[in-house]
Amino acid sequence: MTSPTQPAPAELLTPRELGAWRGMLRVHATLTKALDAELEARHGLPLTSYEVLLFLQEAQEERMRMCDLASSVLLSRSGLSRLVDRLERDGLLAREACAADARGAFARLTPKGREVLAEARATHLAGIRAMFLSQLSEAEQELLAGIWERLLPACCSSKS
Amino acid sequence: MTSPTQPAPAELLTPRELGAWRGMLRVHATLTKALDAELEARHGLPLTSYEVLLFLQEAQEERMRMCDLASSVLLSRSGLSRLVDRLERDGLLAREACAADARGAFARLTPKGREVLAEARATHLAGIRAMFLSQLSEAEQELLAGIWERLLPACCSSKS
DNA sequence: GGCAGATCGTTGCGCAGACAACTATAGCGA
DNA sequence: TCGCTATAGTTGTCTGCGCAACGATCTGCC
Repeated sequence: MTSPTQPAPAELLTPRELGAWRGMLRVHATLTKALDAELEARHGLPLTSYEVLLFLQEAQEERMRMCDLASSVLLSRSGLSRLVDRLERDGLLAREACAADARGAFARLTPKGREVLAEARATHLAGIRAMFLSQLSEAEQELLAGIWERLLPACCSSKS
Repeated sequence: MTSPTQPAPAELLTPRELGAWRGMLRVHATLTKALDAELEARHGLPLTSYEVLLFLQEAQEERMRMCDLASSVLLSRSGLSRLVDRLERDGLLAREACAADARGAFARLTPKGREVLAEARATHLAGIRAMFLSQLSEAEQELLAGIWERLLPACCSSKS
């Protein structure tokens, strides 16, 4: 565990490195799959839809520009466009014209959307606590949050 | 930071919890997207294909049962079946009958697959180091690995 | 031996998402 | 004012994946 910090022959990962990396992949995959299934089963709401509604609720006037929404939920504009189609069809949100920019459009939470979100949120939060947060001490949570914050710039700026 | 450990009104996440959770989502998404793009651009090899080849190389005789392979790379059997179709078409692996179980099939790495994997591996490892491992101290890596190991059972067993 | 149920791999089908192309509009410089 | 370029949102098209169904085979029990 205290072998000199050679980053290995660049050819291989040490078990420690491997654990840190692959572990995240596995945990993320398993966790999101479980949470998505739970949300879908109990509220008929896929995880991505849930996240859209959540961002809307947190936004001013419960509405956001399509564009911003897309980057918030990490979807392409086309992907978001169709997702919003579905949510609008289900009455969970509504499109609104944008006065300040005639090209643009808002997505705004409807009362029904707010309601569905509130129910789903309880389920989802409980899931996150049960499967994730409850396993971590406060210090660990703090540490994780710090790590993520440090990592984000690193992986975005990597032009290579 | 040292407020009593009330898990919040179960209604909301504290900023610390939120950072630990959403941070992982964002980092994972950004990172895998970047790594996948890099792999695809330089070697024409999507990330999932890379992982299949990697598991094969690490396996005995460089071959694995379809079934085990599927669960290793976290894909459904049908998904893996088609992925293997593509890789076989590209000559990176070959299907082999299984003597011990006539239902089964092996996927085995071909020389070309080994070769492509070796090149891709260098790229991929460099990427992981640049965007992930290099930002973490050894202690942090150790800690992360520990956390993931603790989390996995928790999220699999959550029957709810 | 022979049957019942489980398991392996493949296939038909449908869905969600990405990319590229398109339209409409904004913003800016000459 | 007139372009020229950038941006917002939508749509056509393609790809990758999951679910369910299927045939083939294995396993266990009678």
